[in-house]
Amino acid sequence: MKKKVTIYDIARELNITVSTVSRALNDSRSISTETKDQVREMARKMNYSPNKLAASLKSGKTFTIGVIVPSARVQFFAAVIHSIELNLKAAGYGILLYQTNESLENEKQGVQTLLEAQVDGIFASLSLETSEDISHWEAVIKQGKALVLFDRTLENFNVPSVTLNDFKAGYLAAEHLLKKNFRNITFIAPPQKISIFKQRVEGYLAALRDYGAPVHENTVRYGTLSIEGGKAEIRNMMGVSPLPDAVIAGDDFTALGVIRQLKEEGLPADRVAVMGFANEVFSGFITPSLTTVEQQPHKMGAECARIFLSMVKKKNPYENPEKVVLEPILVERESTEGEARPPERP
Amino acid sequence: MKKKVTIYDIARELNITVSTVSRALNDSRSISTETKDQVREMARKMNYSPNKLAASLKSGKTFTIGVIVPSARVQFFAAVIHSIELNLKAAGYGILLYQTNESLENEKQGVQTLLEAQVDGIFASLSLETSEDISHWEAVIKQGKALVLFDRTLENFNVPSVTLNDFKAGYLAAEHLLKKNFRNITFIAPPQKISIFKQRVEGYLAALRDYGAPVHENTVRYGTLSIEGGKAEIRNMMGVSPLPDAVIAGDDFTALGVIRQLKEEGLPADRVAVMGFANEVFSGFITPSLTTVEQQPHKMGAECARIFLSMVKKKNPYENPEKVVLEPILVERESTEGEARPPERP
DNA sequence: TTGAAAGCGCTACCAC
DNA sequence: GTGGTAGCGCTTTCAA
Repeated sequence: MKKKVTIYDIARELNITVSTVSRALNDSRSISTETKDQVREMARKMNYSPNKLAASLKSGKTFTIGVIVPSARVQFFAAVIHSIELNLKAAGYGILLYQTNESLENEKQGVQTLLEAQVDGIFASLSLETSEDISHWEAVIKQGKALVLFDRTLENFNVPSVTLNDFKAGYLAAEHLLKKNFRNITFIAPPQKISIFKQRVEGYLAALRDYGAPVHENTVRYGTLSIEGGKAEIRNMMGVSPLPDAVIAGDDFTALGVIRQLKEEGLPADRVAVMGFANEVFSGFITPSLTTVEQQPHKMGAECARIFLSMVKKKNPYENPEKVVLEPILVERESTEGEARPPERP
Repeated sequence: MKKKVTIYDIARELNITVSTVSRALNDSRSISTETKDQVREMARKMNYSPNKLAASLKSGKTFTIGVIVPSARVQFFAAVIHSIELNLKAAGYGILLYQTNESLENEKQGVQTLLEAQVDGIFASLSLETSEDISHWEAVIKQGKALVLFDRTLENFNVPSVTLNDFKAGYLAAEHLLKKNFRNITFIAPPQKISIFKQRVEGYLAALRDYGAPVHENTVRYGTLSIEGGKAEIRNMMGVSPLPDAVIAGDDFTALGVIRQLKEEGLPADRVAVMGFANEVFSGFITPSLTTVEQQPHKMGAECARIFLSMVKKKNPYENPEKVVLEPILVERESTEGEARPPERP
């Protein structure tokens, strides 16, 4: 393990100064072509590798951005991360990853860690616990760092963001079922009041109203979003209330749980129409294949990158925060193909 | 956007020197408790946030490690990344992510970028293109950085690594089928000669030999690992050769493609037994559910972290490179439940 | 227990 | 077009 070679070594070897070497390496216009060539050649020969840390310390730019997500192994976030890395790499930026595991405490810790690492900006999707307490996010802005929120944001927090049109997503889902004459439609949402689900529920309720479908207190059920959570909801429903004609689950995993539990309860496959959100990889391959709403993670990552890149150019990046809203896309599959049952007459 | 507060500001405010502040903040034993308290209190009050860049430049340690993977949106890698981040965060390290998209060129670029960022170590899973040319990896070692390879490694490259027992994985898969009296078993592997598939194929062939099953030139077929690749292989087989009793696909996606194409060809679901590798999320939920081999991504990430942490303590980290080999786990499901057809008599 | 001062490797400003 | 040099914010000897 030999000592690292620096621009001083190159300068000494070539009998010029570090300023010249630095400028040559950065392709400054004020350096002659011959000097540049000499320096580059010597750098190659000496196996020089720049220390970006030193450059960053001096220049104040690290060319890394922090990405905060609840979990990198969730398909959707993995896809967004993939897209962010791809798009930002092209612009010379690196990605520092931080997972919150849905905890506000971790989220705060993440912001602090990334800030100390002097990242040029932070892209984040909020934890389920995040709501009132956003002091850590305000700190990011106060430090003059670029902040871009994606997918899970806060309603009254006026920062650049890329989200899905969640109201429309909920509306789209409900409307799809209503058009097929399903009337009793239950929505399974998580108890946490984060923006995206509030809006999906609202969109769903709006559709029910528009189509004159019944809304009662059990129309929206609050449960855990997971396979187990979906199963549990069906078990609960079997006990007390009459089964709905259709179920909209908060995500594809929950929808899968619903389908499986219905099967276990011995009900015919098309007794209850089921749909989810996210268009997970498995959703097209299960039986019945799952109708769902595509959330465009790839586009979301690309838009985050684009917004960030435009922010760094502005003098006042938060002046008119750009808020991109992506359109949800309905993906129709077998799980909602069944016939709606004729409405019950009293 | 106010000027950042540094230890100089704290020192001035408290009428002490930066050395004292630095030591107090780092909880040095040579500082009195009162001074520490004073400094910490003042730091809090002034909203001080340390600049890790400066500390790293001086100390030579960044407490970040680079993670290089083919793609972060592949389930398996996403799960490993998740695990690495979790385990390393606990030890105070951050994760710098780099995707190669299976390109050797990108992989080299990634190593260079991470090295320039002065990461303390690199965890990597090699691209499909990587084989002879490993100069970039040797550079990592020469720089005295910790290198840990996982999942996809090179046979004759003697560095710390965490892999699956791929020979056994292949053997396990074949044996599972052989025990059920399947005899004509085809293996679909990628054309690239990367270690993990070579060894899986060898394990598979060893099992065929051990059980006296036939091995001919079409026993191993080389194709693309993807849903489309799996479909294509089946189409090709339909044309020329008699269909095998069972197919072992290189991964779950390919296995899924095989299953779907068999269905499209109008064959009964249990005409050909199918299995894959990776235990993707969807594999348990498709019809028929897919028999596969679990690769333990979570454990793999944890082991990478553990090895790295032990390496940084050693004076000569590469002396006796630790090579962890994880055991593959057979996950039996419906896709291999069919009856083996009686052997054909000539 | 604290202070003074020398850098870590690079950039950028000011001279010439 | 090139040189000299002062830091960026922190750690870390060496002295006191």
